Amino acid sequence: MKKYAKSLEKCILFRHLNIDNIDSLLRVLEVKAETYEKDTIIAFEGDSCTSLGIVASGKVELQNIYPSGKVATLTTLMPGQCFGEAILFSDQDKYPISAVAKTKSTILFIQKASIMHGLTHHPILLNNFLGMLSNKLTMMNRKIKVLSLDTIRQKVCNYLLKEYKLQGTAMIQTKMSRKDMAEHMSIQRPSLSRELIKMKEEGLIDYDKSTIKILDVDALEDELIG
Amino acid sequence: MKKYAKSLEKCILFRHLNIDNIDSLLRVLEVKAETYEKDTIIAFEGDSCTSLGIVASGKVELQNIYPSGKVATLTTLMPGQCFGEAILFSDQDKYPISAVAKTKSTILFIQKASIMHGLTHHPILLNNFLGMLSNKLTMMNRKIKVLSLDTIRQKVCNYLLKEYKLQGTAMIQTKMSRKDMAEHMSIQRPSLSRELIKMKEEGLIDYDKSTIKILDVDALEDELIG
DNA sequence: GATAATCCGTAACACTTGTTACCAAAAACC
DNA sequence: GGTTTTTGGTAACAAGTGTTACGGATTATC
Repeated sequence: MKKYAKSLEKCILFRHLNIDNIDSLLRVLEVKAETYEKDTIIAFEGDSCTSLGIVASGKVELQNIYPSGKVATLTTLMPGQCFGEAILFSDQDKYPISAVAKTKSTILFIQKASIMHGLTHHPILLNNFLGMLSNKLTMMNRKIKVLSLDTIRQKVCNYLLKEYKLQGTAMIQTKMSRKDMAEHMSIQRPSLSRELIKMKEEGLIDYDKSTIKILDVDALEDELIG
Repeated sequence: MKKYAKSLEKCILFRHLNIDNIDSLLRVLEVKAETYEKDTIIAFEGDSCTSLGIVASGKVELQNIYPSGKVATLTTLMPGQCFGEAILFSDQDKYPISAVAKTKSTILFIQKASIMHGLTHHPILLNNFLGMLSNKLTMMNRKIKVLSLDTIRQKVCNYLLKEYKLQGTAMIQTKMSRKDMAEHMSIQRPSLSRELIKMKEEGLIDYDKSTIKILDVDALEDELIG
């Protein structure tokens, strides 16, 4: 188990715990390690989910698999990240999506009962687990907010205002290329260019290369309301 | 406190508990009740969040409030529903959105420390709280999935396939009006009509009034992949 | 330093979807 | 039962955005 403990130091579930703590916890929690070869299915959509999965090594993708065989990937999980944490205590215990090993991967499974036991007996673990769920929720909240924006103008404004608050200045340094920026907003690169030009013409912003200057913060905020 | 206990019977956080249990729990948890008049702000975006809020009576809206004064509503909370549960244990303790009383409302606040205490001492409460977070997560997961669909065709297919699995038959009975259906998919009613007609012409579905028959399940699933 | 690859702005075009309007049908109301 | 309100289908139109293509600029590669 020691070898797994090492790889779990960065896992949010075990933060504020040292290796020895983690190691002894892993014993108590009756962790079961499973290894999956590349491109094998770890959990299939609809399977009942009775344990928390933690990626100990390898790379795991969460994806929608359609009967036709086609696939749509949602996220990639790296070592330390978990899956199934949302379903464990939900009313319905089925995986809403599938988990597939993209490289040879080792997954640690902790049974729901063990988790419950661990959470009630180790306050730190409980705190960490709650933090994990909370972070995922706020992350999804943000994602929903962004996805709810329906015009390109709104997406651009949202992005600029976010960076404005983050960087604390109206002179925004874009760390990404325009291509990545567009991808990040789920829009097309030419559409982004077009919108930036329009906004420049309207006097909302000014920009040159990787610097975008917000000229009218209030106006950008107004755009987000419609 | 008894009066509040009554209204919390339906709250997920207190399920599997009878009134007396809830009542004594409320005492232990040091619940603080606050009443808000219509259109007063309960929590403002950016405020630090140190307690869980439970709507005991009234109607509360979660909304984005912009400096200009304009507002965009996200959800409406009814008695028994909670807010702030996602932020309580998150890395950042600020409300991502604002909570406003739409009618005169009573909110029960439970301090983070009290919650922690309650969760570690009452397994049922812990289970309920985790269930609450999990349900919210799966709900948001679904929402993200739906929001990620970008064509009307995809939204309709997604809806039909969901009902197909739910009702277990290709002869789907729509419980909603077309108007509600459209609203549910965040699209316009005429757009929905148009798409249904197209799909009928293409031989994917057939429909009459409140019955929609899927003629080609595989084809619908293909549409969702693009 | 030359060549290849990538990135970016720009433009024209087509398609999707929201918008608005109108009328018939159905439902709700008195 | 008659009137009003809501719902549903349909059509025409406008706006927004994806798509594609192309050339110049920038960056990477050898």
